[in-house]
Amino acid sequence: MSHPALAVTVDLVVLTVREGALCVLLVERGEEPFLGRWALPGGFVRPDEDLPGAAARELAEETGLPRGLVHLEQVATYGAPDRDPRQRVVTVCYLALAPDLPVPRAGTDAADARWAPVDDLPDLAFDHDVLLADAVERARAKLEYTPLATAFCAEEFTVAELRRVYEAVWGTALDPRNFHRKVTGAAGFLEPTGATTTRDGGRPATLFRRGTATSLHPPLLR
Amino acid sequence: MSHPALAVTVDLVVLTVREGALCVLLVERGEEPFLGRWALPGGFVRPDEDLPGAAARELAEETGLPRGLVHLEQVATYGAPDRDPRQRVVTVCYLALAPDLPVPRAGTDAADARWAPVDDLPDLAFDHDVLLADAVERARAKLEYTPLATAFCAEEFTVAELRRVYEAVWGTALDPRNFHRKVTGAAGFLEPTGATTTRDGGRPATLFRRGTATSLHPPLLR
DNA sequence: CCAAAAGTGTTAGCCGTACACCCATGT
DNA sequence: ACATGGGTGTACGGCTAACACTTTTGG
Repeated sequence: MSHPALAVTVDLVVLTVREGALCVLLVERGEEPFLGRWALPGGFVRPDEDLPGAAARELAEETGLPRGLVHLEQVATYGAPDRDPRQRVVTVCYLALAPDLPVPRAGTDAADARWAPVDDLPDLAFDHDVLLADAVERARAKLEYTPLATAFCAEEFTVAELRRVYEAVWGTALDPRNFHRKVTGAAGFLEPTGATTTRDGGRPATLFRRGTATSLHPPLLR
Repeated sequence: MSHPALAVTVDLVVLTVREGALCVLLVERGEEPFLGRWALPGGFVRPDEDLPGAAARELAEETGLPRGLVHLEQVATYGAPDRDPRQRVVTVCYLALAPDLPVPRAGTDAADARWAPVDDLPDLAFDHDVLLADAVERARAKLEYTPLATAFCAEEFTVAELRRVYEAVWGTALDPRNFHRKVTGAAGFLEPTGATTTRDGGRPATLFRRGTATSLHPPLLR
């Protein structure tokens, strides 16, 4: 049985919320093609690893983060014959959601790395603008009916911090009072730690951990 | 730059509604491994075609259907190192929704082909049970908030025929009167042709074509 | 005391569900 | 006439958006 062999890569859309804005991790390419252009981090899938494993490895290499702390999910696969000028490359794109991280260091084959607000992006290499748009839309949709927003927060967080995540990702203002009622009322979304904090000013806010629910009933609507 | 080369295939989950049941197109394998077992149709991506093109080609080969009539969308990609015992294969899975079709002919490398109800499946080759489950869940979810159910219908259809699609895919009974109000009230979902039919018996039913909307407001809920 | 943010109560309107009812056809 | 399914009207209950109001801190 004969067949064509193709290069398979994993690219990452790593999102975080910084200073009220949804940001994506970009690396500056250190080699041709697109030398000097910003791109999504990624790399080839190795013969002995599966796809989620390759994504987790790339993520660890780029962010230095332990694997367990970041939500990672497959978004889509892109394989147009001309999307890489050198050779046929099929890319599986993964979405990662991370809490606010220090500015990343440059990886091995990247000249530089930075967080870029998704509303103010440079020109990206390859078809990475499409990968990014698809992944961001996935993230926006998932906040509605899953507890995924907690992946942007530290381990313990307040309802207001969670609300600012939603506002940053969706780009809309939410009523703090109704938001509070909704998220605390959704079974399994949030679990109070018992502690409080005044780091947001005003009356002390209860601290929460993410709960065990995997979907939200009822969903939050944009 | 060196990299490992992998085989990339496209597999298809072709769904239709037959006699009130959601059915999937299966082919009987004509070669090892899994000789004689039922599997999803699929094949290798050729060097000159993109992923949707490969999926459309496979679909045409298996069903003989013109490409325009069938909804086709990517679901997910599977690449565990041991999912094919012969070699490393990465498979991009596509979901196709088709109106009721004649029983398919066997393809070139398939011994046989048939429609199998998704609730009464044989053991499948490879990890195709997972691919199928993921694709069916995608289809079920998409009926809620997109007009995709029309892809299971002929070009002209009645509200009752559309309702039977929803009931078959979701496996639930729906109130015919509220369903009628909802779908006819959703802007852009349905477009009356002006004609009527009595093929369902009783009072003549208005015939509709699919409208131009790509999402449903408000969504239909399971 | 005042500002600020957390959290609760209340109300009006919307929407979904259930179901009574009428309509237009074939037999 | 009657059975069959198409299609409309309506009332009740739950949910949501809007916002007044109380609580608890820091300065």
